[in-house]
Amino acid sequence: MGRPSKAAERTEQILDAVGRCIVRYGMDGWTLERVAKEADLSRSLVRHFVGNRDELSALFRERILTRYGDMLGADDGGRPPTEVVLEKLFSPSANLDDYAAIDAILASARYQDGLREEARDIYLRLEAAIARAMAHDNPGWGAQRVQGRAHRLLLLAFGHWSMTSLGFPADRTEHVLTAARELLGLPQNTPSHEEPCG
Amino acid sequence: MGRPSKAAERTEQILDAVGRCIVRYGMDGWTLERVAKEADLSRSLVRHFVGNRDELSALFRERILTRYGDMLGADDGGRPPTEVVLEKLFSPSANLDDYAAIDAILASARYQDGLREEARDIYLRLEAAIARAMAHDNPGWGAQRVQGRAHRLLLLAFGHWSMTSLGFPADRTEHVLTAARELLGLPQNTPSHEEPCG
DNA sequence: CTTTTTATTGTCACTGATGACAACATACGC
DNA sequence: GCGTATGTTGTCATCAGTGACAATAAAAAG
Repeated sequence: MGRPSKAAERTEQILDAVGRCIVRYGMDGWTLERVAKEADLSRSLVRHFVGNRDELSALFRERILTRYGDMLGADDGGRPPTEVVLEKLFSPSANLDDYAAIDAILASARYQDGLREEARDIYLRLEAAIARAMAHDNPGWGAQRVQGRAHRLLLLAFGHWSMTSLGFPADRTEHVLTAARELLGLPQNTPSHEEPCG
Repeated sequence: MGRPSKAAERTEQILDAVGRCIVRYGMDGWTLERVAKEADLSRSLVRHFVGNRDELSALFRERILTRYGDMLGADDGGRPPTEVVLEKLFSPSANLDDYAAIDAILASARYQDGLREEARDIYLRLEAAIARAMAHDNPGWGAQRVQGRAHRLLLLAFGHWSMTSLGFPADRTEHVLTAARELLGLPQNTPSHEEPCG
């Protein structure tokens, strides 16, 4: 009985708008009013469906975590996991907005005590997924070595996206990709005059 | 004649407070009121000496740029420039707050159009300084190779500081340092069971 | 002591964002 | 048509941050 609920649909609509606003205004700059405008709803409606700002923020982080926390570990047919990782971390076709949002969360975690554990969790899950893929495709590598490489790959990827979003020329991308393939133990595509591990 | 000016002293006092506030509250979270409290002045005084928020922000960025823009290229006795770079980029004794502030500026530049060019400038100056040091200590390396390595070293350093400030355990630091030494063409200190370039 | 320059304090209106809540509208089962 | 649960709109007080400016206090020169 009663009117049918639009909660699920509206919540999705709102959370998508939050993502876009975070990318556009940063983790501190997004507001309920901007989200409402972006979602084409009134602020009252936003509040009605997702509660106050803190609750909405938590909801968004939770969603992006479940959506992308295990992303890197997802099975992709019979392809080598490391190739999948490389593509998902560096391919421009990847969901840019989600990466930017994760980046914003990590950045703001630096000065928001409550977020720090959450950010650490995100990071560790990503690193673990990468490490799994590496260990699978390079059975000879020890755990120590795999973790170190996974860590460095993640630093490389995050730094790369940060710089890319700042509008740097793309000519540095190739060096980064070469290094990434090397870290993952993948063969280089184009024989470069630069030695692989440099 | 007239009362002696405290402008220089007060401006320093205020800019220091801005730095601490940026580290504590982020590039969006610092306010004139917080700066005033941190500097132990009234907000009116802050406004009196440094103008409005935008002007203060620009002043701070300008100062940190001139203070640290050429930092990596500074001469340090007869030591190899690459060693100096390594130390300044990764040594915990380096001015942490200034790195955190630069990091905050770069992070907020992502969604603030006006800041993007400035951030790019900061980045390019740092990269150029690193590249100079590398080329000096490794005369055989070509320009292409040096730039790629400088870029990767900077990504590594920024990512490393980001993660460190999130409170990660220090056990990943060693892998990062090993990679940094390798990128710079420096010999490894401790013979590790991990091959240098992995 | 007076003038002049600057420091310092205090107050005002304005804006953007928020939380709370009342009021109205709509769709479904019966 | 009626009851009911939900969607939807609108309004209110409040709060933090800001910019502008008036008013007062202090220190130097003459």
